[in-house]
This record gives sequence, C-alpha cells and structure tokens, in this order.
Amino acid sequence: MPLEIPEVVIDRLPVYFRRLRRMQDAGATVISSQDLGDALGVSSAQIRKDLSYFGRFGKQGRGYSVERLVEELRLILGLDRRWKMVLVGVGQLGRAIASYGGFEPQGFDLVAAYDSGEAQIGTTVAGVTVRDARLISADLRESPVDIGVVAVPSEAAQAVIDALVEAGVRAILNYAPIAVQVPDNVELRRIDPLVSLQSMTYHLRRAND
Amino acid sequence: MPLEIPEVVIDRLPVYFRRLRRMQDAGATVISSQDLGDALGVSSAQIRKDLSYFGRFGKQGRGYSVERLVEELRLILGLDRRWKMVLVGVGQLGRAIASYGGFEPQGFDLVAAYDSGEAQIGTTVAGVTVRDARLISADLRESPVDIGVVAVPSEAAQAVIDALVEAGVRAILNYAPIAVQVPDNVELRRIDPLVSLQSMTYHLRRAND
DNA sequence: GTATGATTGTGCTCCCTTTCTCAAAGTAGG
DNA sequence: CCTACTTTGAGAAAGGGAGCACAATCATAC
Repeated sequence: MPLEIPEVVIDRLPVYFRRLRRMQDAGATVISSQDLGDALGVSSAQIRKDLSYFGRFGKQGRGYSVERLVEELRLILGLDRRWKMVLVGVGQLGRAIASYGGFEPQGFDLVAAYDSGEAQIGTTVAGVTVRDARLISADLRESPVDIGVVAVPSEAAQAVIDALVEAGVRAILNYAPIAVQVPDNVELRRIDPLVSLQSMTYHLRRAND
Repeated sequence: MPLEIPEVVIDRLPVYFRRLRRMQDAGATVISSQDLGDALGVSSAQIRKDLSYFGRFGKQGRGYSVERLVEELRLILGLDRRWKMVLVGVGQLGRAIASYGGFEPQGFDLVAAYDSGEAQIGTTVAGVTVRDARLISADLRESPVDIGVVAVPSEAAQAVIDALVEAGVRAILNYAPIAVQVPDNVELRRIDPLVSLQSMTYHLRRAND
C-alpha cells in the first residue's frame, strides 16, 4: 500500500468521502462507481482506479457498500481522529475563518490564535484568547499542533509560515494571497479566491458568444 | 492566438501576474524566467513555455521587461476592465466574503447580494442591500453581471447556481462545500478549505518520522 | 440450476503536461 | 570588433494521468 499514489488522487478522496456521507445520510447502502461518478461529474473509471490504489472495496455486479467505503476513506484520510489547528492572523479574514462552523464537526479543532497587533492580542475569537505571535515558537514546543492556518497580510506570510514550520507544524493552510515556500516534508494548501476569479475572467473575456 | 491553451496554464497566469506586480512595485524593471521561477517555486522552463503560448515577450540574454509582462498578462487575463459580481447567501460566510477588501482593488465589484431568509432580506452588506433570492432572475435580466459568488448551504447550492446560469451568469465562484454541475460554457471554481484540510491529513497520518 | 445482466479491477493506450536541450539572439567588457 | 556569458523560444523526449475495454465475478429471476 505504501506505493506511489498520485497527489491528484488524494485530492479527490475528500470529495468522494463527502458525497458518500451525504448518500449514507440519505439512506443509501450500495453505490456503483457509475452513479457516484455521475453525482460528482467524474468518470466511473476514475473512481474505480482511484479506489483501487487502496484496496478492493467493491463487489462485481453490485457496487460498493456505502458504509464500508465511508469507513475506508475515513481511515485513509486520517479522519478517525481529531486534529489541532492554530490560526495566525485574526484580522477580518482570520476572524471569519475562526468563526466558520464547518471545521469542528469534521474533526478540526482551533486550539489557539495569534496576531502581532497590539489591538488584537488579548481579544477573544471562537473561544480562544488571541496571543502574541512571538509566542508561537515557545507555545507549540510545549503543546504541538497539527495544522497552521495563516491569515496574515502577504508581507508577513512567509515569516509566519517559517515560524510555524520551525515549531514543528507539518501542514499549512495559507489564506494569504502570495506564493510561499515550505520544505518538502511540509504540506501546503492555499485558499486564493482572487486567483480563481482572475482565471475565470480569462475565459469570460473570450466568451463573446 | 486562439489555439488550444491548457487550463493549467491559465490557472498559473494570475500567480505570475501577482508576483510581477509586486516586483514592479519594488522597482524591478527586468526579470528572468529563472528568477521568477525561483520566487514562485516553479521551473523556469514552465514559465517560458506558459508565456510562449501568448507571444514572445522576452529578450535573449536579458529576460522579460516587468512592465511589459504585467501589461500583457493584464490584457490576457482580462484585468484591464472591471467585473460585476453578485453574492448569493449572506450568512456568516457570505458576509465575510462581502466585507473582504481584496476584490475591489483588483477590479471586482460587488453590485448586489441575495438571500432567501426573511431575517437577511433588507439588511445591508458591504454597501448593498440584500434582496430576495427569488428576484435573481428578474434583476439579472435587467442588469447583467459577470460573476456569481455562491455562499449558501450545500442543499441550496445547485438550485442557486442553476438560477444564476439561467440568468446568464457565465462564471461561478462556489464556496458551498458540495460538488455542483454547470454547463460547459460556464466557468466554475470552488473554494473548499475543508477538502484542503482533509487531503493534508492523509499525508500527516503517514508522516510519523 | 441456468441464463441474463450488472459491475468491478486493471492492463493498455492515448493524450496532456512537464522537463530537457540547444540553436539563436542579446549583453557586457575590454 | 571579438570573446565569454546569459537567456529566450521551441522542438523533442520523458513522465504521468485519464479513459477504454474486457475478463472475472456477483446478483437476480425464473
């Protein structure tokens, strides 16, 4: 199983997982790759191939057990436990992220928040008290966390991320609109709505039909 | 120029654009593909090939004029004009999006907001008054917009997006955590932090080093 | 029990993307 | 002007992912 699994495959698994859970809630017990693919807008072959990297979960003539698949994906993705997150940057964007209610039910707990601004330090956000960003290193050495969520201005992003990595954080979710560098052993994802908008306008400009 | 340009190339252009503008602000007049690649963590060959789809902007032995390249990318991406956006869904997430100050300076104007909840209709967000979501169709027929930003609950997302597409919107930015379908001639991007987190935990689980 | 139909898992092929490579073109210094 | 160095643009090669196709397997109906 520890053979090379393409990154694109990993990125699709959460999408499958989410859809399957909805189907499970809706009472479905069995699903074919065809039907799942139709629901998600991908080909059935892709779903079968993606899943086959991890095992043989289906039955010919029948399809996949929804329950079984949900449990397998939960294990594969590491969602059978809770993960600790820290937020750095509690400006408007940071506060919105912290108060977004969608993380906690999925196993992601915000355990601390940091900022470098006098005005923010000491305030409360989503149940935690905002601490001085200079304490990141010391705090995380004492009680490690899994994921760093970065919502600071572009200029500060690289330094904040360096500090998080230095403090042992191995996964970063970057909301700052800038390209940052991390070592190979650190996972980085960026949330960048402006880039999405700007790639859509390329197509809009050409769609004079 | 209207030959087939890969989607992945388009998705990288805004990243190049943003970095080049920062370099321009910093006073840089010339940049090599090597240096730009180093700054962004991509190969110089990729940058040269990406740019070569659109023209020959560089000079051998010298590199690219930063100013020239910024202007070319601005035109390519359609950022030499302003774009009208509507927001659907003004709950916590929607309000955070609306009040995010990063869109307007880049040419994206929020011109209207909609919600289906009594409690929200009539309130104000980011300078616009929230209207009944049932008015989307009529409103947009009268004054068309370019981009729809969707921040409604998962259950409502597909219906809202169908309504926007029906009303002539050709680009959708979807914040709802669900896979939705659009016709081929409509651009769709999704902003999905939870999927990003869940693909990172796959790697975290395996990184017991 | 048998026939019919459905569906998986996977080898194979095709296509798309990235990287390699180098001739051509430009720069800089003396 | 000449030499040494830099960098682009693009053809060729390599690499990787997606879809096709089908044998194997399971379900169902009668």
